[in-house]
Amino acid sequence: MTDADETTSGVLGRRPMRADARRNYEKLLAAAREAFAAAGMGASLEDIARRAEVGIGTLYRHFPTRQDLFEAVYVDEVEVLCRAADEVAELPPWEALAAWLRRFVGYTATKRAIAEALNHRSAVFASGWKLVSAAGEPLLRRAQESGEARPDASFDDVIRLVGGVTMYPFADPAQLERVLTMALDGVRVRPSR
Amino acid sequence: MTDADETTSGVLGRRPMRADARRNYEKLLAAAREAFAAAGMGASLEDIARRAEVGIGTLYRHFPTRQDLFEAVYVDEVEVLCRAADEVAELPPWEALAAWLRRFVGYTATKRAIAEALNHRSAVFASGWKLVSAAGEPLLRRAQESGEARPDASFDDVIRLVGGVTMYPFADPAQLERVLTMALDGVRVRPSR
DNA sequence: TTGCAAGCGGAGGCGTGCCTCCATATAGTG
DNA sequence: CACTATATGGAGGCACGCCTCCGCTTGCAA
Repeated sequence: MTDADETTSGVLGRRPMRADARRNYEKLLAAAREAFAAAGMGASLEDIARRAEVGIGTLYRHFPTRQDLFEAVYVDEVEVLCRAADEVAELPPWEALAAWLRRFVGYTATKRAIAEALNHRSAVFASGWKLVSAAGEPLLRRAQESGEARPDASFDDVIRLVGGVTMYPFADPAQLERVLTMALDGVRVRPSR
Repeated sequence: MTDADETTSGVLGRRPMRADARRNYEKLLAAAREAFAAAGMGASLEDIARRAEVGIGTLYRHFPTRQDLFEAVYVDEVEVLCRAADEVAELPPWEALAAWLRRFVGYTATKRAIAEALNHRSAVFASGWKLVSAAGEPLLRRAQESGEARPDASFDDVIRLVGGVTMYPFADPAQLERVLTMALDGVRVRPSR
């Protein structure tokens, strides 16, 4: 709300959080990650508080709205996803894209956020998407320039294809692998004929 | 549940529904179809009754449980889907499969049912899936035998790929088309190399 | 050790959805 | 037209999730 946001660590020299507060903050984040992954954006906040073993009041102290909590989980994932883009940078073009997309499927909140961003306008969702795009789009472009990814696919298309597929719960990991392979093949250019 | 099911029309000679009852039954079904498509299996029943312009009591008279209502919508879709399989039967193998899958993406309840069937065991879901499989699998097999669909894909794999992609809301129909094309290309065999 | 700002937790008020029950209304029959 | 089996609808009890508020606890600086 105000510009005096104290949720960041002491890095900025602002008054740092008390030790117990920071501990609870982390516990809430972890519980929220699980709950959102399992039940979507509508997960019960009281349930999250219970899982984190803190009172409901503490949850609200740290995250005044559901959106705040979800966004906190989301920005965490965005950061990891951006770092992952660097890590695959040295692979050959297609392998780099494929490896990154395979990571992407694990980040549930990110996928949900993309789905919900259409309805719930949110500055955080928008800037998160900008960051993910900035990280992933060059990988796609590189694969397109090397002639391996189909040139008519936008980054957004690819994310929807790969992300959508993996929204279903998969009981059998082998099946997930098969389906994911098909999806990636859909992104690849069809060699000659 | 019991064998004395009165929800069917008078075809079987059983005591037919009163005219007003049948009218309300249809209105509820239509409202439920919309609501489930928009909000998923968890749509509010009171909201469905409101949309159908009937009292909540009437909803419960016709559909004692949420599951009953959802299943009614679902079996409707399953029937249409099965008929659709016949309609495409004369097309060449690949075109038949593709055409049928393109229809499939419109049947929201069916897709949701597949997703939820893993959790909510239900005889109706199971038998519905059997029917859809019986209708769609031959199309896949035919496309595989003609060498156009990849031989290692199961029917279940294909449904998850195509169905999953289209679980996202798409604002732009052209994008849906692009992504769907990619998904279908993932199902096709990669020609030579 | 002490003082107190920072933090905690959960009771409680509110809203909403679920489902039951039954007084009332009406379609269809003779 | 009159009668009754069939159907209607919504009030009300219950459960649960949201969020606020405030008396109690605790980390930590001096």
